[in-house]
Amino acid sequence: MPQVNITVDINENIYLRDPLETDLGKRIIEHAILLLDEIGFEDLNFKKLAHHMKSTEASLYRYFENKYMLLAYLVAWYWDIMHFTLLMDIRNIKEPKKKLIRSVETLVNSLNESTTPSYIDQNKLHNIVVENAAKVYHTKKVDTLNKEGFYINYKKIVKTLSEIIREIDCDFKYPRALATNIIEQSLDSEYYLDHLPSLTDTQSRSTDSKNETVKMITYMLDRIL
Amino acid sequence: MPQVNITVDINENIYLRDPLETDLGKRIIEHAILLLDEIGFEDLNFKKLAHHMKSTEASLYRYFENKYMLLAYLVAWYWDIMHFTLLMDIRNIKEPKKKLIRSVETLVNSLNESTTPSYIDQNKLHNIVVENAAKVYHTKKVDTLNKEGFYINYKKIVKTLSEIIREIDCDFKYPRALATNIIEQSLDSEYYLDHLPSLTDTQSRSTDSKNETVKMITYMLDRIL
DNA sequence: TTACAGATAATAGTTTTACTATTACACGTA
DNA sequence: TACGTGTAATAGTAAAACTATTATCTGTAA
Repeated sequence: MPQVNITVDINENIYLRDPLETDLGKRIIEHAILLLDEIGFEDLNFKKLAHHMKSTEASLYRYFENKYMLLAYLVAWYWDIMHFTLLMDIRNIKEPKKKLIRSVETLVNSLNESTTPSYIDQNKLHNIVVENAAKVYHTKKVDTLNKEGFYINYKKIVKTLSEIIREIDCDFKYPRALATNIIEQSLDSEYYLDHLPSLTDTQSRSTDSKNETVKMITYMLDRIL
Repeated sequence: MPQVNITVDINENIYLRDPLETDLGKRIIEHAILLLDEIGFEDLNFKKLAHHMKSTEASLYRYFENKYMLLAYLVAWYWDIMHFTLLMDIRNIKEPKKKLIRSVETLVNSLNESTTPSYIDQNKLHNIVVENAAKVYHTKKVDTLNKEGFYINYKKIVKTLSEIIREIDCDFKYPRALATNIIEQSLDSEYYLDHLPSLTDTQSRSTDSKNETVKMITYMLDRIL
């Protein structure tokens, strides 16, 4: 099977050198996902990552300014692929309401294998985004980073979702806020269920929790729209 | 006017030494709020904070294990006082729906002067919580911290809000998730408006944005409940 | 009033993490 | 095979995180 280079559209301000252009770069992404999932962002540093992938600290600094930029890259990547997946999943659906429900399902069920290259563990990437996305958006540097286009991928998927909402109800006053809220809930509800269950209502982890989350969000949406 | 010692109910696992029991401790809280608001959590360290309050690094380490614990303390403090304020604000309201609307107003409008001691800048504390609360809840150590009771204050206010929701509709299936969602929106919507306006719908910062946020949340709640 | 105990804070470090200047290597081209 | 270009590794420095020890302060009892 031929190696297909996937195209991801990520702002070049995020990295120093494009990691997808070299083997070392791809290995950085691969191992960053493995190690971040394992030890978390706070405990990650470039020394550990270098050791994990049998490279050196200095090499990592050639690709990313620091670990925040590396995280920003992974999150941007996630939203880029999620946006693509979502567009694929709804492309043949005509009815706006069905489009929205399908979008929620896609968001909650995360990425599927076919859209990510083989060196990416998409479930781990999903967990990393759930655990750390807020750290990319909540920083004193938010305005600078925003100007440099760091958040474009997230904004795009919010825009797509808000347009579906407007298709359902063109007079609805808060399409963007609702879209943002849906996306955040799709990330958070599973995390809360696993770690802070008293912040949610779904009882046990044993039943299909992803499906429960979809039901909850669509229930709320049914009433709002 | 006599100095009234406010009572805050914060889990003693968060700190090494109770900062409210000494003058130095209170000064740590005071200056932590000032400096965190100014430079943000990522750029904060105990050396800078010590210099800011004309103390030493070592003294800070006697009160808090590290800057994460200091942040956790401030966030717990915020929710403790917010919970108290909320209970005060709704104590004479009989009708459940009015109770909920008033709760949203309280959450969005943040704390009022009378509930915080003089050395606390409550607006800055509010900004700190908006900017950094997610960092306290999203960490690999979440399960350990949860077991030690770090999140009790947040859980309490979610519980109170969810009970109000059940008063309105005792059959509603997702009172806790909705309560959590309301609280998160009350924090986020202003932040997005200021920094990532394309994630919201309220247009300009010039009009009363807090009021706009209340209107949006109550509009959604009206449809859901 | 002073000698001592107990509590608190400051000094002066060490260890770990973050970051960078420089050197070494690999590969394609003349 | 000599040389330019791109890439990675070595070997550091700078800064942040953390701690062992000493100093000071306060209250109490001889």
